[in-house]
Amino acid sequence: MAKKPPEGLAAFIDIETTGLRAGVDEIIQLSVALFRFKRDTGEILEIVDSYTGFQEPSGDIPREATRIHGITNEDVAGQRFDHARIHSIIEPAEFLVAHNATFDRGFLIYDFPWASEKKWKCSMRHVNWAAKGFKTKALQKLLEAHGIKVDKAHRADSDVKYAIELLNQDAGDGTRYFLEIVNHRALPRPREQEVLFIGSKRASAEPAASLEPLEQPSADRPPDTNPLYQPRRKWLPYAIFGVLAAALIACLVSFPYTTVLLIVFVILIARKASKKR
DNA sequence: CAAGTGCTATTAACAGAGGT
DNA sequence: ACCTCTGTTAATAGCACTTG
Repeated sequence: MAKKPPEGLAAFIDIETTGLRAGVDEIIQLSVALFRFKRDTGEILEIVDSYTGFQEPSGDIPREATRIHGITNEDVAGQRFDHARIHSIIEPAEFLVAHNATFDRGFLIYDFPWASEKKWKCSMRHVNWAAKGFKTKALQKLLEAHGIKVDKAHRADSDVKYAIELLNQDAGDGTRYFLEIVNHRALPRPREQEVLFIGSKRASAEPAASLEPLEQPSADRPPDTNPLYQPRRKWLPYAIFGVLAAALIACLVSFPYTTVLLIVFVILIARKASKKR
């Protein structure tokens, strides 16, 4: 296998949204920074390019969300993301990093095809903060613990800038925190059915970009990280199912018409309930 | 050889934390 | 508010070993 060059490119990304539900709530601010790093120490050498933009959502920004990030309807009025510009920054990156990356990726998948195609790493999970003596993994708390002064907390541009500064701190052994992220396996790809399901919740959502096949299971990877892993079956669910099946058969034999009517009734109720959601 | 015991690995269920 | 992941704890399975 060809050896990787001593320096690499990665992008840190952060978004602010109207809520927590990907596919339902919308992104209103996006900030991304492409940076160069040293592969042996994780040192971040320079920001190569960056972008920050707002986008007006289809409805009003909930007060709860504004309370968190301070972004108002006036801030985003008439604004749209520059997709071409964002793509030009993301494109050269080997992988994307975000704090709680599954959250950001979950939103981005709907509006940006590259989000499901790129490798994602997480600055919250892919650095063992607990082992380094940090009780909490919250970005603002980590910044505070490292003496990094933040002017605008919970704003995408500010979070990106200071998160990069945090990851570039000495981990105590001559390397930077970012090295742990570089060496960590990327997040598993989102399951196709998962993406389609979430997408169905937002009528305006574009279909998600084409996904590569899911990773194949491998014996040398831990089961909890294997996307196709199936937990071992237990006898109890089978026993319960067996008892219920036996009861159903007994009812069908003893009171066939009543039982069939009951089953039809249950199916109709279940269909009605599922349509309401 | 069968049954009992103890250790280890795996699994399920739950609580808590993190993102806006 | 919602979703996902992680850590903890308890339950379970599988294996090796001991005992009668």
